[in-house]
Amino acid sequence: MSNELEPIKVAVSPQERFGDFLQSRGMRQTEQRKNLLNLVFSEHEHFDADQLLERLPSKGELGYVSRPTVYRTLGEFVDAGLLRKFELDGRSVYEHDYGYPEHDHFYCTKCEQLIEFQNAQIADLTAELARTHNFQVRSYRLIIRGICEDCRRSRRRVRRKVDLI
Amino acid sequence: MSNELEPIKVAVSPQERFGDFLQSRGMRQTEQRKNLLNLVFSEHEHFDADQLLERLPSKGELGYVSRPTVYRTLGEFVDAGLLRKFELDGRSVYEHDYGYPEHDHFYCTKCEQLIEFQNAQIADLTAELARTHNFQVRSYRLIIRGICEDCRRSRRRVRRKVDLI
DNA sequence: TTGAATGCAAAGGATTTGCAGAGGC
DNA sequence: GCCTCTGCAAATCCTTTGCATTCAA
Repeated sequence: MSNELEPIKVAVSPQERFGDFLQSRGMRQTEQRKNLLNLVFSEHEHFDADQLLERLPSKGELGYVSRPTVYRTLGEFVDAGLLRKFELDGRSVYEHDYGYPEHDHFYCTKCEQLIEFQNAQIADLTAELARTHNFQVRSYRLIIRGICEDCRRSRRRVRRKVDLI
Repeated sequence: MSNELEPIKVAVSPQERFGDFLQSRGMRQTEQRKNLLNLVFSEHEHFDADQLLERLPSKGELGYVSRPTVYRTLGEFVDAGLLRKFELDGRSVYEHDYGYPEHDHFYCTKCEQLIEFQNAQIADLTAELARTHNFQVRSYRLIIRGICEDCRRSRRRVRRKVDLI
């Protein structure tokens, strides 16, 4: 996918930040955690637990991480503020949070792609609404569902062909 | 919950509308469908399949509807445009769509209540964003997570008590 | 009468958990 | 060495499905 936004410049790497997180909680720096963190931050992409597992070495191979550990560790990344989690069509989807600007998504129900966009008004509006309703915001999530530009185009092409018969 | 918005006046009842839907698809008007529709529209509330099942008579009793039928029928209500479905904490939540105005939600992660609010700017902004990105919108969903007014208050009270010790 | 709908039991998919052994610190 | 972490297997939760029976039209 080529809809990456401009990353935020951060002084501390995700690795370092996660190290601090582990230390502060008396947790250990294991091979599995290192492997997963590197993999997750090697590429900017939305993914679910299965997709991450597919990118990992298979059982028996060097660098393998089991499914339960993947789930456990993703939760830790969220707690550490590195990833953000949300739900889409019944499964959990993760995305970069640390070092990445606030943004929202279009979700194309045809190609099932998430398309990121930035718009300051949404955050402003959310903050204003929260103030009005005395609600203390932790986070918000706007997802716009429909058909993306590419899919609209290809659908139109198909129709034309049919029309010509 | 007492955060109901003003219903939209509709000429046709949900029952009638669903009847038309069934007819147009060659589907049948069964006791189960009638029971569920009446139950669902007897009260304005967000609910999941389990909560609906709890409000139904138990097995053996008059008016009982089995779990698979509840799931199947909720899907039909969504297809008929009577309900809207979304995901929250990994389960499917339903709300009135027919006869109810467009709105968004605060979700209090403490009391797990959904609080509705109306704001025209969100729809406008969504439409504008879609236009800019050549995206064809089918629906959108904004959920603002955090702590609601009541929970903030009670939390404060608890703190005060503790402070007095 | 006849095809659609239901209930049952069972399957399915995603995620979590208990626990014994492995391994950071 | 102690205590956390991992992988395994199994459990759990929510939802869907196959199929024989029931029932609306």
